[in-house]
Formats: sequence, structure tokens, C-alpha cells
Amino acid sequence: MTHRTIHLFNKGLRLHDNPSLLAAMESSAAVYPVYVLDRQLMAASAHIGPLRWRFILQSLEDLHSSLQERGSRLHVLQGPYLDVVRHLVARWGITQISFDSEVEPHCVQLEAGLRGLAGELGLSIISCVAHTLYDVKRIIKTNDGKPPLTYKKFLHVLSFLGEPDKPARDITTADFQKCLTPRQDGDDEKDRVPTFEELGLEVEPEVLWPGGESHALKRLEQHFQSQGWVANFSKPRTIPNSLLPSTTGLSPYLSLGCLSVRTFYHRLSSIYAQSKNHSLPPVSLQGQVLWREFFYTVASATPNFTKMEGNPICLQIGWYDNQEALQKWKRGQTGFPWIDAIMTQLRQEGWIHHLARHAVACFLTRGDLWISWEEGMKVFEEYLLDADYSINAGNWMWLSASAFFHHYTRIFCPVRFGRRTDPEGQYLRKYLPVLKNFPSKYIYEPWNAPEEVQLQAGCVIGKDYPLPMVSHQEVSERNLELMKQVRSEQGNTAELTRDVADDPMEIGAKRHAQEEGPGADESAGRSCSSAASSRKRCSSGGEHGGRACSWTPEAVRLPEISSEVM
DNA sequence: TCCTGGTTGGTGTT
DNA sequence: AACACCAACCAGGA
Repeated sequence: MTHRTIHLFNKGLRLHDNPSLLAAMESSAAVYPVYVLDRQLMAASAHIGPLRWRFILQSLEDLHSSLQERGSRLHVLQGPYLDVVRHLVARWGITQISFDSEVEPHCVQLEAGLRGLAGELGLSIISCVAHTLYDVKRIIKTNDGKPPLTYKKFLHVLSFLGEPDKPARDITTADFQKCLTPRQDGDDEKDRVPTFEELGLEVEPEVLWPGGESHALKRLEQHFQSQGWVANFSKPRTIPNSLLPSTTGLSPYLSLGCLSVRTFYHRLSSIYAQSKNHSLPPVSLQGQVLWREFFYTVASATPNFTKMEGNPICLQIGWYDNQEALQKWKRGQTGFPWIDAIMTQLRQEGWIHHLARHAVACFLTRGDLWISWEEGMKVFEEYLLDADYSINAGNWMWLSASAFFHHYTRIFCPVRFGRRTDPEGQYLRKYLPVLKNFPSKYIYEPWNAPEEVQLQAGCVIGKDYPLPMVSHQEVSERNLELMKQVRSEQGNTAELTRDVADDPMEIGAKRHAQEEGPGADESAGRSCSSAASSRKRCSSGGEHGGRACSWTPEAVRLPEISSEVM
């Protein structure tokens, strides 16, 4: 009980289920809650956009307030991580440090640095696993030292481990009364949470997702009032284009540890215990956090998990290097309203539904643009409030059929997929106001609207809103062939070399020529429908499911594929 | 070596 | 709304 301890918050920005902090308090006469804001270190591990920064700062503010309510405070210090800790150890006469043990490479590296420093300075260490349900090392050990590569196998391995640990008890004012947390050095303004302005950030004033533990717990309680909804939750049945999230929206809070995944898991168990027919993994809510656990487990044991090259579980594919097409996707200017609306919501709000992520990820990679999943992953990393090293990379490999998922023939149609659950296009009208006056019949494929309809809607396609950047029908068929080829070559040859030529259209042209001979001529044909296959066609009417496209097969002369990716 | 099953496709038929 | 079919992937298990 005589230690003087620094608790280093990293993720785990909470006072519920925080076993490292609790153990620090139980073994100390004084505990200093500290957050080291090492911007260089953070920038090296991930590209964090302004929305995520705001979320982090709000979460720190929230933590600071909670600590103040309990008679303590949060010290936020900027600078190189280990230098800051070394300085604080001397300044406060520290004998012990505590922190959560995490599995991301940069966290592992930081922990090694902290352990080295502790050895050098003779400090005791407390470190607990609190960001995942299990210590993923235990999962891997139980599976003979390898990460399970399927979810089913993963669940099977977990069945040997029993239930995850119960959450640690909440940290209360009483805990802080027993354990002095000195505030005497300097006033409250010293070492406080920086503002956006101080970090040089500009961000929209509207806050849809306020960061912090108290907001996380409030959101949790709101959802848990609907016990039936929680018990019967089935992920594939949730709606990607509802105007309010159709899922719990807890992912940002879980990713930063404002909400403990073990708290969430055990709260779900208690609801399931009272329910006769609750849903099950993989689609249940518990199944969702087990997916999270799955990706953490595989990521922790896979070298170069966020890259294709040097990643042993990742299919090696010669993706196109097309910066212009990538920028169109990123900025929501593909000409496909469903894709562009999703990317707009992502940039503006920092959260999109899981299935919406599928739609845009498939479009960028194996569906349409044939651009590397790594590029998409980086964009998500920048914009998503719930950006997460393991889950983000894992899902991008999944969607691009590079790992985990292999049914590459299942390609999302950028016109019909969204129309299924939002035939009137309310979601599109909200995020792409330029299209808001289009009739529902055409809003998912406005380039098919007759000129007078476009004029009536006050939006001429090609002028006020872009033409579709590719013919989905054409490029998706080409990509399917490319994928087939990759898979047949992968077995007996070395990995495909990545295309580095400076003209991606040229690459596409070459590949296409090799496979199928010269393409057709270059007119018209920016359509979801196909001349090659009249049975596959896009309905242009939301309310007439089977209605044929306004393009007749004869009218569509498909352009050469390579020229489509502009 | 073969067989099974896989969180969430799309089309067409009933 | 439910189902067969498409074309035929991979990890894991027998």
C-alpha cells in the first residue's frame, strides 16, 4: 500500500471495468491518472482524422470530469511517450506504473519500452488485459499456437476457455478517499486536456457522437431498455441506410475503451438468460463482440496484418494503382448515389453501418475499381470514429476476398443493394441533396433518367452530379475473371507483382487485352445493365421490382473497360 | 482425399 | 417470402 503509482491511460478511457487502475489504487498510497498525448507516436500508428481526434479529446474530457467528481483529475501531457513518463517519475517520486496490455504492434512496442524504463528506474509494473474479452495469447495457445482462421473454429476454441472474466468493479469516490491522488502541484489548468484549436483541428460544430464513458454508458442503457430488441438482434437484418443507426452504435466507444467489452458481454448474457429465444453468434450482439475478438486474435499472431505484402493469410493480388479513381471513391464522386452517399456520411459523421461499409469496400476492391484494400483501409482509418487496427484490416481483407471470405462471385450491385432497404432513397436525399428532387424510380441510377426528368429535378447528370465512373456490369465481370486468374496462379507461382506503372488505364488495357482480346467500342453504356447478359438487369423502378432497365440491350455499346476507370 | 459449411449476393421461379 | 441455381472459393475435419 506504499507505492506511488502513475496509471497510464491509452485506450480503456473509463472507470468501470478498469482492472489495471483498480489494482494500482489498491496497492498505492498515491495514484496519478495520466494520459500521454504523443502525437508523433499516434501519427505513426494510424492516420487519425479530425472527427476521431475530437472523439478522443471529448473522451479525455469526460474521463477528467469523472475523476474530478471522485476527488482526482486526469493529467494530460504532450511529448515523446517515454520521455514524459521518465520526467513524471522524477517529478512525483513514482515507484510503480500501471497500464493495460494490448496487442496492436505499436502498443506492444510501447509496452516493451515501458518495461525497459521500469527496469532501468526500478519501478514495479501492473498490467492487465482489459480491451478484449480474453487474453488473446491464451486463445492462440489453446489452438496449438496458431490463430484460428474461421469464426466457427474460433468459437470452438473459446468453448475450451469458458466465459470471459467478469468486469472489475467500478471505481468510486470511496476508492479515491483511501488512495490519495495529489492535486497540489499546480492549478487545474496545468496538464489539462488540449482543445481542438490547440491541436490545430478544424471540425464541424455538430457532434453526433460525443466521446466518453458517460455517453457510452448512457447509450448502452438506452438500448438495454429494449430487451427484446437486444435478445433478438440479428446483424444481417439491420438496415444499412436507415437515417438513424439501426445497430447499437457502440463501436466508437468500444474501440477507445470508453465502454468495456466485458461489461457489454456480461450484460448481454444476463438479458439472454431471461429470454427464451435469443439470437446466437455469428449474428447476435454477443456474436458481434466475438467477431471483434476473432480479428484481434488473428491480427495479434499475423505478421504484416494491415498489409498485403508479407502477410501470410492474405491473397496476393495485382491491384491497380489509380489515384484518381481512389480520390473519386474517397470524396463520394463515383456517380453511384448509393456509394457516394455512404462515403459522404462517413466523411461528415464518422460512422456508417456495417453493410454500407461492405458496399463501398466491395466497390473499391474486387467489385468495381480493383484498387487495393489497403487504400480503403487507410481512408476508413482516417474517417471512422471506431477505426480499429485489427477489425479494420480484417474486414477489408474479408470484403476484398483476400482472406477469411472466399466467395468472390458474390458482388454487391451499387444500384440494387441499397434500394432493397430504402426504395424511396431517403438516405440518398439526405446525404446527396443535389439529387433530392429525383423521382425514386431513378434516384439510384440517375443517369438513366430522361433528360426532362433530370431538368425537372434540377440536376443534370454529367454536370450537376457525375456520370457513373464505371459500368458496373462490365468491370465486375472483368474483375471476376481477374480474381479467378489470381487464384489459379497463386498455387504454383510466386505472388503477382504489384503494378507500379504510372498509367493505370494502360495496365487495365493490357490485362484486358490478354484475357479477352480487344474491348468493344467506347460509346455510351454507362449503365448497370448489360448487353452481354440480358437476364441480368437493373430495374429502374423501386416499386416495380422486375421491371426492365430503360436501356435496351441493343442500345448499349459497352466501352472498353480500361477507359472506364477515370 | 474428399466432404462440409460459410454473419449479411444476385437472379429467377414459385 | 422462400427456394434453387449460379460457379465452384477455402479452412477445417473426417
